[in-house]
Amino acid sequence: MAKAQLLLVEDDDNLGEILQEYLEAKGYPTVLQKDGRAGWEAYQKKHYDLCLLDVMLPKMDGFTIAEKIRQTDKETPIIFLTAKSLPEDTLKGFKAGADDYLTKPFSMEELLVRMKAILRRTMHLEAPISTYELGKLTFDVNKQELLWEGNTQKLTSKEAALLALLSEHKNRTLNRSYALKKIWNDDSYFNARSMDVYITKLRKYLKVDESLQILNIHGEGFRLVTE
Amino acid sequence: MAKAQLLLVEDDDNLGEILQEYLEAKGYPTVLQKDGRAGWEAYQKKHYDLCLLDVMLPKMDGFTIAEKIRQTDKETPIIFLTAKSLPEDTLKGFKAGADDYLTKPFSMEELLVRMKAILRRTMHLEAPISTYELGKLTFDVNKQELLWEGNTQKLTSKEAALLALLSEHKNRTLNRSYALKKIWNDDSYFNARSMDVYITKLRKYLKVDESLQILNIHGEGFRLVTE
DNA sequence: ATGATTTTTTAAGAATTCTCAACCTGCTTT
DNA sequence: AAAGCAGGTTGAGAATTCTTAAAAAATCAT
Repeated sequence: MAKAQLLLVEDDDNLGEILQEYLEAKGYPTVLQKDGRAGWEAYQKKHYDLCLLDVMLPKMDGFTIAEKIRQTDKETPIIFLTAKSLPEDTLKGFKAGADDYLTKPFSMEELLVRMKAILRRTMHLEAPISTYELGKLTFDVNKQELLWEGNTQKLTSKEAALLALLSEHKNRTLNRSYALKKIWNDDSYFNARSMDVYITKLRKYLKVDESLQILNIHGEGFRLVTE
Repeated sequence: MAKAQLLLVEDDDNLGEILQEYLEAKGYPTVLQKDGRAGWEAYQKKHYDLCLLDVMLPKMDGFTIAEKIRQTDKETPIIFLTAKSLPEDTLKGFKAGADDYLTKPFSMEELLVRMKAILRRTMHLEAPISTYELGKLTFDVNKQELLWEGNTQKLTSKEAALLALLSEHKNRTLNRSYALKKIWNDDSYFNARSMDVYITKLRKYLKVDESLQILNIHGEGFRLVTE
């Protein structure tokens, strides 16, 4: 299992670099940004499995970053790192969509332990779901196949990856940018066109079962609707 | 969405009951057990969405309960409540498979907020399937469709989002600013005009059933009135 | 009543999405 | 080496959805 990719936003050079080194040493590739705006831009560029945000940052504070992230992405876990320890702040942080909150000074080990607690669930380290039941179709993620009534339709890897994401978010909205970053590693215009093409292809496959449809949620993403 | 069922194991009568009351008041049905063994037995009897475990308990401590739970169940989130604040203990707790850790005394609100942070991920995964009965119309929020007498009218995402909000507040007033912030993320003049346009569109759809109307409450918002 | 404000409606403009088809690229077969 | 193939990307016009504009109607406050 590939280790989680981390985004660390911390303006204190010293702490930032020590943390980055430590986390990399523990096997987590870590991107370090030193102000809020840079952090937000980095988040938009590619997929991260966990964001570590300092609260007090130049240009844009950590709460604001978290709020912006949560507008489109309810998934990616966020941990705040902060010098403040006032309870109102803790609450504000959680309301902004944080998953945990560490007060400086904290031990590296404690950070790691908390990260693991969160990643355990989000990364699905346990048995990853390998088949989805979609109406009368069965989607075997590993074999990249759709099965129904004795028929088989092989999918290409991109088709399968996209359908897997859609299935994982079945009856909820799969955010466009999230999917692009996760499958294409990069949210860009052409990748978005490419994704549209794959949506069309998947819609054709799913026509076998009338009850299935992939809805577009304008400006947001797609939703695989089952009965 | 149905609220999470909680298991609370706490031997301090006073705290335990206050907590239970508070959590129930917040809409979480909570089972309270006063010693470790009783807690473990309660856990085995039925499904809980979240366990709150005191660490120091008669008969069986909280860590032990967590370990026993985790032997078969890696999913159900566990939060420890404890008077101890020693870091080794924190670590031991997390290693036993906890998802979070609160040190007494903690504010109720803080507990709630942390619970939500955890439940948001574990619970929201279920399909938020919902349909509303509006007169002779059925509104399928997920599929963004209006159904009546065998007919279907597909809605666009904005139409559906707005009608969903109206339906949720059926026969009550949907505050304009609230709706704007919820759907358009921002209460501004142009968004308000946009919303008006959608109200017009929805009124046209609802004409199918004479008994339905969207009233404007001047200066406040709109109200979807059914019989 | 009168003027100011808010709401309603239609229409045009902007942006996003859909779909088909052409085009790469790397691999396999002839 | 050439041809064929499969997976994936790019391009572009059509269709759909959303926003902006603007004029008319309704409501409110004085």
